[in-house]
Amino acid sequence: MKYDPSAIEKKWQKRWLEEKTFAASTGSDKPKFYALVEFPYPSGQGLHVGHARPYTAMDVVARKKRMEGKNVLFPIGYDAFGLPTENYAIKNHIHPAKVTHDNIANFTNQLQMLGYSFDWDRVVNTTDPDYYKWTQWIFLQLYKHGLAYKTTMPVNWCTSCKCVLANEEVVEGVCERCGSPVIRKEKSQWMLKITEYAQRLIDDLDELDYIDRVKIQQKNWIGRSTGAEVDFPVTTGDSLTVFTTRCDTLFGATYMVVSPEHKLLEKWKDQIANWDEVTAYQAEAARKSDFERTELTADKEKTGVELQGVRAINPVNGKEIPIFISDYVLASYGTGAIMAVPAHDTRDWAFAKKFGCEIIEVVSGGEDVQKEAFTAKDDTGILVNSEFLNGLTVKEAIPAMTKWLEEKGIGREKVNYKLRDWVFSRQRYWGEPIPMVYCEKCGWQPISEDQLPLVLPEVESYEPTDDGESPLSKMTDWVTTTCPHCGGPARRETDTMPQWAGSSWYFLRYMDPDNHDALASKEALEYWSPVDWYNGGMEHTTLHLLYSRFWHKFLYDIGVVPTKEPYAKRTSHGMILGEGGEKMSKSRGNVINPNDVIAQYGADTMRTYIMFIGDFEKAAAWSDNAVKGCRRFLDRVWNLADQLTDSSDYTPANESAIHKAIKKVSDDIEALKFNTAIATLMALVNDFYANGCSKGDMRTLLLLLSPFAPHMAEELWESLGFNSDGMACQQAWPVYDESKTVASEVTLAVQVGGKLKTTIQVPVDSEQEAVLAAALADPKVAKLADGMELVKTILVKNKLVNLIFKPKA
RNA sequence: GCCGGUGUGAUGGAAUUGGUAGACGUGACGGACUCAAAAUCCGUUGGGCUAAUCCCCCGUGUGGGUUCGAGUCCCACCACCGGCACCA
Repeated sequence: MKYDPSAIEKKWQKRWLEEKTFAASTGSDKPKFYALVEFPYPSGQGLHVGHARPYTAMDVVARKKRMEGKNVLFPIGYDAFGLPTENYAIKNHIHPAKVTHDNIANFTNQLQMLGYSFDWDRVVNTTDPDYYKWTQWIFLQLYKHGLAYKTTMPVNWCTSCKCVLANEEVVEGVCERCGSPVIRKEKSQWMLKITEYAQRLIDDLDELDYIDRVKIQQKNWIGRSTGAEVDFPVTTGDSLTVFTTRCDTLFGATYMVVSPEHKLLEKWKDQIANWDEVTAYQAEAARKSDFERTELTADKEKTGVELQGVRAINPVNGKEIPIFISDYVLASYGTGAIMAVPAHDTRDWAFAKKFGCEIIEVVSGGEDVQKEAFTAKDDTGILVNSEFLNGLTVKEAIPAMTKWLEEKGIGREKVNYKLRDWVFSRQRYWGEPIPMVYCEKCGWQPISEDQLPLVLPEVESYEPTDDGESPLSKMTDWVTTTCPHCGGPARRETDTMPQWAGSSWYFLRYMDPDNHDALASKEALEYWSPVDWYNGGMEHTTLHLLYSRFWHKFLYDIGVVPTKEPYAKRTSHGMILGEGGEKMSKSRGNVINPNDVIAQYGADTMRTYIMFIGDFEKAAAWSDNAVKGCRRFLDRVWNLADQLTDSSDYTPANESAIHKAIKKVSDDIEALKFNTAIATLMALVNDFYANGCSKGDMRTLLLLLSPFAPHMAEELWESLGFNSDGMACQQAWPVYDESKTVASEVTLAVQVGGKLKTTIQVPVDSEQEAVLAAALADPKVAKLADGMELVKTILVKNKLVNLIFKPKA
């Protein structure tokens, strides 16, 4: 019979669904294993091949773990709030809930067509009020613990989405989602104090099994740096505090710079002689978009204005120095002010040259500081012109100066982070309403927990407004409410939460998706936590992954979840590119639709190919021809079933290869080396064709193949009558016998002087003497040995022997 | 600029982590089957030299080095990819 995937795939998908073959049971005695993939955003385009790669990979892992006797939780859901749906709804005048519902139906169908072993009874949907009730509940807990606050500050504003963005959502000055310019806008926003967790988010990475590039990227994003704060007296009578990592250079601080937004400026207003100039500069800085501010940062022309009539005093030498405002100093980092040491900082140097500030060398070891700043922080620099620090290296001078500052009470050690608090409001409709109410008398008040969920109301229009308010703000009867505290008139918050809210805790809901009394039961949380293996995209490293670690730590602190960290292991897959290596996009016309591949070759071919395509962690280009190769491989497996010998034992000629393949496939799946696991299976099938194949050979092959091509494996399993105790996916994973993987004889490479000359056959574990004799017996080696003296023999057991000769004296 | 990664046949990629470079797949070439094509099956396929699938030489971005032995380790460079970017 010819292999016809369209018939058999539906048959097995139906059966798995009906029998709930992959349902996880909370509390089972079997060891648990929680495998997680990032749930999709159900876009109108449907599932694309970029989803298939991580989903197939974790499906392979989940299927193998079940066969190894684990109670596996492998869930799926939908991260359905968000802008594309809202924009589609606006354009087509359909309610976003309806759009979401239809897209989810389409996604579900597509996911089932690929044969994924998800537990379909645990599907979550972030837009379901029963789900976002708990998203809102977590927000209220954050608020009650002082980690959510509303403040007015300059925020990133996407000009196209008409919505604020978190720092993490701004990439190179443009909107991460739509690519439009991001400007700075003063707005009152809900913020989450992720900075309070900065240190723990760094420290706890050490205990986690995350791939290194994820850890490094998160650490860099959090950006811890240790330095000191130093107070500079100012002629106005108050003092200006700066943060520096180079307090050793304090004697070289010849001027100061504050950011245009610095709050002391307003206070000094009356003493600043050129106030007009200052306000003009402030206005100009505020107008600049993030893109303009970040563009060409390295050699950007420095701008600024000197404050006339206000000067600072360098506390180490009493010298009076000027103060400038300049946008090269950021308001949001450190204290928003710096001491400038032009001799040893390239930015200060560039500014000093332009504005004619004094450049004083305080660390020797570089070139002429009038020509170039000397910034080395290692032992190459020796302090000069610095009184009590003279002669010390930079490394020695920093702690010495810190100690001195602390003793004098004018400075202190200080740690700073680049990480900013999380801007949590969005001026859009399709998101979770923020469950807060504003009362003129009582201020911001949380709504009572028994009022949750605060359901998103129906509105006439979902259009974002040009005044920067959420569409909800136009819903007068919804907005108007009473204060939960005093009962007086009050207004609801009309901003909604960002898309990252629902995805920050969804993995907890899978553990107990229908719970009405808690986000999940204690019992379920205890049983399933933490996620054992989470695979997802690198693009989420400093967004979703960081956010969810933060929420989880908070939930741990308030006793809701039992573990400090949500995910024990994190891996990441590379992108799937179009044929030729270009990014897949509609405009290039190189988008591969999984449905087409399934229709033409079958889901098993799609799965096998997407795993075989290349190194899982690297980007890989689609190739139609290579898909055919995988189909050919499956055809060969299928056809093998017609020519089996009857023995239930392994064919002797195949035995060693089978045991090696079991080991290789098992190890490779754990190590994300799916491509070589399939290569091993292909080679094994080639062996079976060469040596003949018994029923026993086939049985093991089908088990090893079943995670990759589960439909075919089940069909052959059944037709060959192996199914007396269940489906292939319910069998025990094959075990290999180490002793069977070694043959009695091995091929040994023979090198002379490190160069391969020939190979010889020797018994396994042969010792040097025997190997040497065999090697010298080889005519080729004998010829090379003629007239030579053997000076050294290196034997790598069962691998190679290297003979070093020198001419006989 | 800083941090991280990668560089291997025509091509996607292997290589037990210092031990026979090119597994497996694609493509190409030759053959079988066929009236023919497709499909399938068998063989060949890094380069040079050659009548030869004997020898020999070269070969993992470039140049050095360590080692009996280097794709793998060290130093310097080149190219590309990703992240961060005036973070004091």
